[in-house]
Amino acid sequence: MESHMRDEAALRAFVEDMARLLGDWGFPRMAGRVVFTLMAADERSLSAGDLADRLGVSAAAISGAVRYLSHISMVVREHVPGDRRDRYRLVDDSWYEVTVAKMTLLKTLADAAGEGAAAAGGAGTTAGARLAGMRDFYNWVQDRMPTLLDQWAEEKAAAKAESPG
Amino acid sequence: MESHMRDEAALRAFVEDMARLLGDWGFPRMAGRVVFTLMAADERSLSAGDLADRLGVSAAAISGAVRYLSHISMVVREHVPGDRRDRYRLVDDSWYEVTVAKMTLLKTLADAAGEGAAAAGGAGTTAGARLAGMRDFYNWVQDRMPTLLDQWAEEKAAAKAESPG
DNA sequence: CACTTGTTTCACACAAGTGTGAAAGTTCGT
DNA sequence: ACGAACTTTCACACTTGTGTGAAACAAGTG
Repeated sequence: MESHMRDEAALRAFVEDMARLLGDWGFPRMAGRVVFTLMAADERSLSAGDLADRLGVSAAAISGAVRYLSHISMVVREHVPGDRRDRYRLVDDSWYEVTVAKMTLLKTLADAAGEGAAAAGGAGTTAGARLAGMRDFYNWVQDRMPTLLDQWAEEKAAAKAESPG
Repeated sequence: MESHMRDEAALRAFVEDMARLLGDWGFPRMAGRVVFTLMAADERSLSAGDLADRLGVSAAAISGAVRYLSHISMVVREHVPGDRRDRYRLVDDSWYEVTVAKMTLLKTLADAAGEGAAAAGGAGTTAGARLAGMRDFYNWVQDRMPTLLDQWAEEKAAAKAESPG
């Protein structure tokens, strides 16, 4: 079968879509492009030049993006001795980690709502009760997250055992 | 006890915090301020003038914010006959609705990942397999969301029955 | 019908984020 | 040490979002 055929144009569109989507979440656009270019690459790692070529952007843009991505540990920089080119590799499941990290926003939200509830005069007031409800909801969801993610890991493991290969 | 005492300064800080937090999610800042001012208000509804006063912003800013919020059905405009002032009321649990709506982003993410997987040549390739894994994860989480929210409704109902008022 | 109060629209200023080209800096090969 | 390949830094232009003041508009009141 032809399952190894890459549709480069479609992949570029995919990268751009994802970068925009992540961008809406406050993630730097160019960093998003780099992440998904790496993700869409069959190679284990790419050089800055590769990235610039595939994306059609300046070397400067890549430089900024990988600096950011290294900082937040989404890519690792692999310096190959005897080669002037640094290579960049995606940390395994980094998109998963980022997703989980974003979930901590719920805790922040819950805490802020709690502050508001207290400032509004506690649950005895209309506003206080409303804000306490909000706090409770976000805390509750936040608490369930670890369980949810564990379930995913389990199901994935089960599926793998069922059809191993 | 003093549970009906409002700390106006703290509430202003709360409103500003929330507006910023929502802002990071791509939600217009001023609209966020209006939502949380309404949420932090003991009154059922506020006029545009009230909102402008409490927030210390121009009437124009309020006008734009409520137009947006009405559009996405987060506030309702109540026109009281015999009064020039329109009143704005928060739709019940609108923050909850917004949260749920945001979850649909997961579906979008999953779909895009699926596109990418196909374009990369399917699960037989390194990139294809990686992207398919991403697609599966977001689809899975998306699928569990309704269940999760049902659980919240149940627990809330149970808690209410246990200590009713 | 004029007056007053309240709301909306519009042009503008201001700030933040984004990507570029060019210059400077770094690292390897000879 | 020199030159070539590669990367980083920096000043700039461009775009987008945000809020303001002023003027236009709308609706009730005397």
